[in-house]
This record gives sequence, structure tokens and C-alpha cells, in this order.
Amino acid sequence: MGATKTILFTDKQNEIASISKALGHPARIAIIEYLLKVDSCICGDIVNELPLAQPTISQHLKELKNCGLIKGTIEGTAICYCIDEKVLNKFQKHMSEIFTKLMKKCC
Amino acid sequence: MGATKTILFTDKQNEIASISKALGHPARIAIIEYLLKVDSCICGDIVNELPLAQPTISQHLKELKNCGLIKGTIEGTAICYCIDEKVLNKFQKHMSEIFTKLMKKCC
DNA sequence: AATCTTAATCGTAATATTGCAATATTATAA
DNA sequence: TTATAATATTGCAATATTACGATTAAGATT
Repeated sequence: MGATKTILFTDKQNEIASISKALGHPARIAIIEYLLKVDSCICGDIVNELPLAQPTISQHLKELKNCGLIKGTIEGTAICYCIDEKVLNKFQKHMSEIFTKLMKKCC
Repeated sequence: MGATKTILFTDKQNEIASISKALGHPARIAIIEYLLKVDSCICGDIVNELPLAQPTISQHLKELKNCGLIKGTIEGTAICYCIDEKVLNKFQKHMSEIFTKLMKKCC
């Protein structure tokens, strides 16, 4: 085993889990925070900002791209990384759906 | 390697990542949803609700406990699982901090 | 063309996760 | 005490993740 049995769960559950998983690494949180911080989305200095080797960061970016959270387009010499608002908003909506249900306390 | 270098990141980044990671599996999303659905938080039927073997679910519950999202207290014969509102609210606060920064578009 | 820069990919080692059968634990019921 | 139930733990196999050195790819600069 070792592989998640995605077939057993709903699309929505898998979608939330997929994005949560992508956010489940401090380096990827740092990348997202950095992308939100810089004015332009043209940022060739993520590698200089984070304390990890270039291939490692490239791999983290790939995972953020795979789940759809960020988009990357070539912009001449640099690369333009952007957060995909649609995906993040959808995720936020799902999450707040869960959060609001919390209003009724239990224990 | 293969181990996350948590030392290189801030406590906040690690905290967000830790909870996100715990939510990064559809079974654990299903567990959270179920805990939110049932009125009482005493639920000895998670095993019957989810299409996974009992040891597997027990392990997922353990991970949700480890990151602090849920608490489990012995309640006679059954066990009372509750979502820890403090932890989830803190997480929500962190996340909405990130989400609100999204208001300024880029691309 | 030769070189520099930047980011992606390959290959691989170390470690973590997922899932379950078997077993153990714990508390109630008979 | 013995059985019954519900959950936890152990051990293990299959797979995934993390990290990085080496290399490659592609555009810019000289």
C-alpha cells in the first residue's frame, strides 16, 4: 500500500485534501506568502529568498502547480508565477463551509 | 533526505503546514466532516461510516490528534472525539490572513 | 558562436505515509 | 471471572515525499 485510496471518497473531499496537502509543507507556505508579498508576480528570486536548493524549490513549485494553486507562464527571461484566484477562492469556500459548521459547539 | 527541514522556517509557517498536512488526506477530511455533522461528538461509528479498515482509521485519528485539530477523551465504553475549536480557529485566522492578501490581483 | 543566467529535469538516497492483518488494550456486561 | 465491545498498537509491505548534486534546456548577453 502507501497510496491514498482516492476512489473511496467524494470529488470534493479529494479536492480539499489535494490542496491542503500542497499547503502541507512550510516551504510551500513560504512560497505562497512570498508570491503574495511581491508586487509583481515576476519573481526570479524565490531561490534567493528560501533556504533550500534550487532543484528543491523547483519541485515545490511544481506541486503547487499540479494542484492548480499557482500558474506559471514564461515572461521573456523571467517567469511569472501567479496564484490562481479561482482555485484558492474555491478552496476558501470549501474551508469556510467547514469552519462555519463549527459554530455549534460540542464538548 | 526525505525529512522536512522545519528548522528553516518560522513557527507560523510550520504550524499552518502541519495542520494543512493533516487535512491533506480525503479520509481525514471525511472524519472532520463527520465530526461536524453529528450532534454529539461521541461517535463510535466512524469505522462504519468510512470505507477503510479500523486500524487505518485509528491511525488517521491519531494524526488529527497529533496536530491538535481534534481531542479524544474516554467516555465510558466509547471515545469522545471533538474538534479543538481553538486550534481550528487559529488556523482559520492564519488562512484568511493569506486569503485576504489575495484581493490585490496580479496577472 | 561562446558564455552567462535562470529554471526544469534526472537520478538517487533518506525518510515518511498509507493501509491492513494480527494482536493488545480497556472498559462494560453477563 | 469470563466474555464482549470498541479502540489502539505493532509490524510490515507498497508507495510517496523530501532534498540535492549533476545535468539539461532556453533565452539573454557579450
